[in-house]
Amino acid sequence: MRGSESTTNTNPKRALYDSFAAVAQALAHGSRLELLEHVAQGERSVEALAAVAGLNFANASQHLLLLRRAGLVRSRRDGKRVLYRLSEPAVLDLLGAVRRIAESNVAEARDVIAGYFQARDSLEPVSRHELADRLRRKAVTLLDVRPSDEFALGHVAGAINIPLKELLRRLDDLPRGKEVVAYCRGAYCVLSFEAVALLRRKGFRARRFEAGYPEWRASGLPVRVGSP
Amino acid sequence: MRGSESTTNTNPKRALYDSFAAVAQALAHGSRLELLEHVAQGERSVEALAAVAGLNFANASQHLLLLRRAGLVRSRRDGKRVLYRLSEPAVLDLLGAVRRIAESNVAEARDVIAGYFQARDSLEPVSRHELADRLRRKAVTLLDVRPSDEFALGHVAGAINIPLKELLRRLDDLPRGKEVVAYCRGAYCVLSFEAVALLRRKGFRARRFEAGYPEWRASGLPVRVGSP
DNA sequence: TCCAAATTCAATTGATCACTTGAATGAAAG
DNA sequence: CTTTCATTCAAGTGATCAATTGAATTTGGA
Repeated sequence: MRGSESTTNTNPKRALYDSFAAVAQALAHGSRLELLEHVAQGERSVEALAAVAGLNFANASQHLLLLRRAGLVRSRRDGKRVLYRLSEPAVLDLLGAVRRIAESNVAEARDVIAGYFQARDSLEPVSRHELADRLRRKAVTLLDVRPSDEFALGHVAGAINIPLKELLRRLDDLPRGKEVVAYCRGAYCVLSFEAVALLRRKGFRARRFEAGYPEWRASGLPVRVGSP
Repeated sequence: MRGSESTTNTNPKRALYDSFAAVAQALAHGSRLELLEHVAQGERSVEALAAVAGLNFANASQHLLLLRRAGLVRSRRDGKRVLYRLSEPAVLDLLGAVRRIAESNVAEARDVIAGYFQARDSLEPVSRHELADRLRRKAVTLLDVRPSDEFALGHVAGAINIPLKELLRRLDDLPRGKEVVAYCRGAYCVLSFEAVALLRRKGFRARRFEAGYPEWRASGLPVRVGSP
């Protein structure tokens, strides 16, 4: 009788635990975690989120409603559309905490990281602090490899946008001298891993940023909105 | 087909999300969160954990196995018994992140906090930093109101142990001059709330510590093991 | 007012989870 | 070596969740 006690139980400790469990339950599905990562990039409609997460429309709507009931996202109506956004930046801390536990303790996660991600980038990623410092000194080319619409929703101040799909034919847009730091949606967003692997094959010095645009923004570091 | 894609899907992003979701799934039950809080006090047997969490034996064992598979706890055999402990202190960060999201975004959690916990202690709790500082200056009486066996498993250095059940008849053990800071298992452990309410009724100046023994220990602050 | 688009709701089916019971391990003690 | 005790495993039932489908709702425009 899962959770059925919670509504009738007057034990405050148990009631509180059940409400914490409801938050965890909302995170307990891969599709919702993927939707959350996309919601974290900026406010977008159900239709847009369904498309980027590879879900059908009604299914995405259901998942988003669950996330909203758990307090992880909020929505507002804008004309015909309903736009979803993160309820607060602390949601990124929660996602990061889940990620760190899985990285160090879940065999499946370690296998995927070793088998896919480390194969593309075995170097230490660039930390928030180091990136901010090198950006100030203009000692790095910062490359945002997300699609242009996501870049326009918000990006790290000083970044140039070359979506991964265009990277191979736009290599001339990158200065050859400086090291390139690539970032995208988060710590394990595949775009930046693929970008770094491609750039290295083409003779660039390239590394990844340890996190993504949402974490940068949540740290209070400078961002820009709009196309370049 | 919940999660069934994960095993056959070669998409690394989805596989990673599914493994993160498995961690969240392990947190998605009030009983497991309660077990985790008790495991965080120190290493204990399945039987002992079942008793303190108010679960029957087999049920507690099942929940603990789930927590272990998700990498949140580890177990070791000690003679006839199997002892469970947290896999790493970062699990406390994860629990804290869940708690903070629920506190600020889940209506049910806010209701319980306002209706039960704030009724017993409307004052700001004492922060880690402030408590460490005042302990060094001996400017506070630190009171551990957990049962004696938990105190013996580990406690904040300098604390005296009066279990909540004995507090009313052992008030004379507390010096009258200094402010009393009470703590127990964590941020919303009912013991310290009840203790503070009782002490105030009896004329003491009393506040709660913002967290509990596990968080204090995880912060690297001084602890002691054994009975006083 | 009526229609079209975006989203949510309602209902269905199959899968997974929670709790219980009884049997099966695995280590320790006689 | 058998017994005992702590724990885990296996299986069954009822509840909850995931994905899909079609209907209902809300808003903006014709």
